[in-house]
Amino acid sequence: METVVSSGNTTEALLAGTVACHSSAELSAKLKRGTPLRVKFGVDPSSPDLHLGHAVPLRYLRRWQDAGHLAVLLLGDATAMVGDPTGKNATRPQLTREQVEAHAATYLEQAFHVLDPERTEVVRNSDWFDQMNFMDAIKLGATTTVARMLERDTFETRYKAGVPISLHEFLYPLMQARDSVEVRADVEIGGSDQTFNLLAGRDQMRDAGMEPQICITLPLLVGLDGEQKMSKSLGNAIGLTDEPREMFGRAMSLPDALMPSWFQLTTSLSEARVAELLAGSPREAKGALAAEIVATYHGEAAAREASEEFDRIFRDKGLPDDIPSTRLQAELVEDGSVWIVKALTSVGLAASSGEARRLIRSGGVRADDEKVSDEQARLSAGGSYLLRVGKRRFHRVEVPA
RNA sequence: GGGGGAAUGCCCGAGUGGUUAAUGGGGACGGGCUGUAAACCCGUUGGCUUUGCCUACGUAGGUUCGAAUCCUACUUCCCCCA
Repeated sequence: METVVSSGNTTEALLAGTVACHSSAELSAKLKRGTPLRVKFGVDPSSPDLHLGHAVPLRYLRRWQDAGHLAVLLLGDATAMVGDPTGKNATRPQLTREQVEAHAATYLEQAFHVLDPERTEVVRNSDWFDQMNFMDAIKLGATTTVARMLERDTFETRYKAGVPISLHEFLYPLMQARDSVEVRADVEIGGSDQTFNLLAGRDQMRDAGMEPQICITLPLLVGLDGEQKMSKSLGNAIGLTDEPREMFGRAMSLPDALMPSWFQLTTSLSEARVAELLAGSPREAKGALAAEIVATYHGEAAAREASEEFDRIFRDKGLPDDIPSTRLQAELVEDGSVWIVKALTSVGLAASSGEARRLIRSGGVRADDEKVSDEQARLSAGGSYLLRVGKRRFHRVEVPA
């Protein structure tokens, strides 16, 4: 059997920066055997894109790969249809099989920006859950108790607040635990909020007569709001497929206080380099952070470009490279001109004409760099105008003659 | 199976017959300051052909000059008892 020979293959190296490990003694014992371990990480394809928060465990998984181990990337296409109740205060909407399939495909592509495909085994949990019948599900349910489930903070809070908890949500941790049995995991990693689910895996493996998996939890990446765990639904996330400029810009809006943890969790910069950056100008440090992030997913060149454009727009008050341009519909032209409110709504700079009026009233609209103060302003036919809403939304419109 | 409660704008949550597009908070957006950070200040936050009109307080009806507020049915959720 293949043996592992790597400088990073020590308990200390593999646990650096983690939150907890159950248990490190067992981990040391497993590592001593010298054979590659199966390290499981599961993602539910419940939304179309992965974000930087997902990338934290992926990066950590890469560390294991580099130390000579095998990543078992589990696509929870069956569990995605239940929805992980962790941290949720409401039942998730159930997804269709088609939605889940579509998401799964994009997930893999995104995950391999970080993972080494040579040392990754991809599995889907529908492979075994589709085979299970109702009686199997009942057996699974018999492995735990309601009291135990209600111990979980997320359920307890909801229950006490009178927020409904659907029965199937109790099944989620059991399914995730079952996955560990199916993939014969040696180690499972996850965010620190996953502790309950990970430990459930140990129980199920023990019940199945297997050596229980080691559970390692990682720090959660706090989102751009500076308060909550990064999550797409909270709007505080940076997607791995976001455009370089978008990614850079969003990263720059990160609260200063989060910089140390972001450097640690999202970049590979050395501790010394990070310390040096943090000691300097916060603006420069954040620029370096943003550039590192963009470079990881889009390459050095894109990072440089995004950084330059950012400076041009926000420091030098210039214009972005790509300004969307629209030729307005001829129907909007009346008496040789177009009402600016119509122009704003038709290109999406305002959601409604009421909003467009409000934006004008509050001084947030510019046409060719001139502040528009009259709600009744009109754009002449045959002209081309650069409309700007707020500081960062631009759109060029051409008014047909 | 029986009994009791609840449903309000993006979210939470006041409002129990009459200046009500509906107190307050959060979020979001715009402006100021700035480093597109934080903090702070100001403004906005249903739609439209905007001095006005229309649509809104779970759904459908009803009472009334007038309803988010009262009545009936329905839907959904919560709690208690069994």
